[in-house]
Amino acid sequence: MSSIIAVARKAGVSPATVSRYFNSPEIVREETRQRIYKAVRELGYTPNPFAQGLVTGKSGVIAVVVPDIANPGFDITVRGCSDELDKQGKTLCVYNCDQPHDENRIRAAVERQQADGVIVASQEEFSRVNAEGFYHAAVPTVFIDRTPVRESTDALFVDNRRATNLVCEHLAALGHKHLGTVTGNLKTLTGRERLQYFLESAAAHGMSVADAHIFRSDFKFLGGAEAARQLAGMPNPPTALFAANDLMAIGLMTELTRFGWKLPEQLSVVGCLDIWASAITTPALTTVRVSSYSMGREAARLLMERIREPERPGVRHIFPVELVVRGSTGRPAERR
Amino acid sequence: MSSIIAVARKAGVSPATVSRYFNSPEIVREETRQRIYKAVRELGYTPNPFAQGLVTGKSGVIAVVVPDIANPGFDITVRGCSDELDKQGKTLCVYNCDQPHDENRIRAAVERQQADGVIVASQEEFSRVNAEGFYHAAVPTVFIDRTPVRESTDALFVDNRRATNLVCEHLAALGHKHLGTVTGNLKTLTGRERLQYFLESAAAHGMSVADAHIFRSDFKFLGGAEAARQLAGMPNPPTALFAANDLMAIGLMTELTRFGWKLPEQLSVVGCLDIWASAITTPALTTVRVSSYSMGREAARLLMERIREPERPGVRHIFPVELVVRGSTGRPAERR
DNA sequence: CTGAAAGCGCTTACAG
DNA sequence: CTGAAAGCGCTTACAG
Repeated sequence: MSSIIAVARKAGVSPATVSRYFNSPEIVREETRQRIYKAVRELGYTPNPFAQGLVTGKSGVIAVVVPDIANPGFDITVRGCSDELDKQGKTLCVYNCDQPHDENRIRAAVERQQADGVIVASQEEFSRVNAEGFYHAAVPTVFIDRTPVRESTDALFVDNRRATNLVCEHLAALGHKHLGTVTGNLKTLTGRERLQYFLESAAAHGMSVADAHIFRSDFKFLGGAEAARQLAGMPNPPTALFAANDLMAIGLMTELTRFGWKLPEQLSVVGCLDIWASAITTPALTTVRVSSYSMGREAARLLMERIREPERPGVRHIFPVELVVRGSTGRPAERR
Repeated sequence: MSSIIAVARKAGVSPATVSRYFNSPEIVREETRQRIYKAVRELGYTPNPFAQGLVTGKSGVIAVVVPDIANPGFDITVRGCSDELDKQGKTLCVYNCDQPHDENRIRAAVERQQADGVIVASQEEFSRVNAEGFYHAAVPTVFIDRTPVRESTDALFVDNRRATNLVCEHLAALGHKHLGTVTGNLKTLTGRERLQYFLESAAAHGMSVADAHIFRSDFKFLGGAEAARQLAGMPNPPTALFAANDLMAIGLMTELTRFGWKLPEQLSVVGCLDIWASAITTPALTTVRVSSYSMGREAARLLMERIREPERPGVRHIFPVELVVRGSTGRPAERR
């Protein structure tokens, strides 16, 4: 590992000039540039990031906090962040935040590592209390489908209102009257919005949702399966059900099928996200497509922008969604 | 951000002692420790990682290189790495390496970021040429199911020999005689081993694999679907097929079903990995379970060990596999 | 058990 | 357009 001094010596210039060669090449004379270029090549010199960080305060790394990188949906979002960050020459660090005390650990880690910014798509309590109270104060932050407190925080949202509207419109058109829902983790904005807006949309379309048919869950496969078990024991189940994400919808369908239910004859199921597996279930899952990848990319882009321009006003983007009709929804069976 | 000097002043000691307080507390007197502790608390002091890195040369970050973090299987492995690294207070940076020139970009990035070590599960050409030629020389490296060149490199392997044996044993027991296979990317060790060992195992169990029934693919869903299309046009298809991973097996089954094939009556399908989606296909996929999560964890553990003890001999672990029989395999139909 | 001093490898005003 | 100098915030022999 040769230092900037070695390069300077070899090129016959001062270390300051070599530094300028890297950071603002345009201000060094062409001929000098050539000499430095050669010296750099011959020595295989790379600037030491620690030394750079020490004086500039920039690390070139961006932290991404998600509940679980292995959760279908987040994997795609993280890939989106990664691709954009790569393009900009930044490094991505991933933090999984799905255990009770993760938030403090992660907060400390991000602080310790001196990330230049952070993209937060984790549980709500974390996002609010810590992410804004701490992160935003310390480093630029972008939220993905989480509620920002401050005006100045950038945030990306899924159009959950439209999502539930599309779902209810579709179900109403099929002739459903009585719906149910499997909720996500209600500590997240995503979970809360999809429940609330679903209830509103259902009502707006003249359909009812009995309290007993609201299954509080957690966005996970097993949560969907659990809801199925409860549903299976009910005397008067709804004819259609909206799950706040595909994983739960699939868990639900799988378990119901195990109980011998015929889908969609006995129950229409709609999910949300459109993960790859939703296309291959039997029946294939009707769902609302969310641009997970684009949101990850955009989050990274916005973050880099804010780092460059810390004082610009907070931006809010609402990402469009689209209904994908497949085999898991159909007309309700005649009530006996 | 207060510095170590501020803490030293407040505690009435020298900066050196504060440094010792953090790095080898046992050598500072109890009473001094108390004073420093208080000063640290009151100032909310955290050591500056850049300064630390500059003198120690350690960054506390570990790079993980995978083809695609959003690829089912790798997501779990990365989560395993992440959990272990978290436990050890290290930070994980993810690099996706599935584009032609990614390797150089990543190599440069890892170098630039001064990772303390790297876990490599990427394409073979990268692993060999770069990962060992470069990484291992520069930083401690652990391979996951990739061929190491040097004796001293640590590497984790899937027991692909046993995997294919379990598959062939199962198919032979069902009465199959003519098999086919959808291969993974043959530039990877995983791809090559699963093909070669499968051919050997099939022969050992008295089954044949016609050349025309070896579909060269790429570990992706669409690759499996493409193989299905070819298969569908064949006058004399095999009665059972082994796909080098579940994603291809699922792509294959999905497409075949679209062509109206009855599975497993017309074709038995076996995959490899046991991703979550394999349990919910119709029919559910018979597959070989691989401990993706454990391998990630173990890779991280080994890496940290090697960082502590750079000279210890290279270790090789072969991870066990297990056959999971589900509905996608059955007895072959009678040939007409 | 503790301190003074040197040094890690850069960047950045300040001069010229 | 370039250089000399100070400084970023730590750690680590070396003394004591």
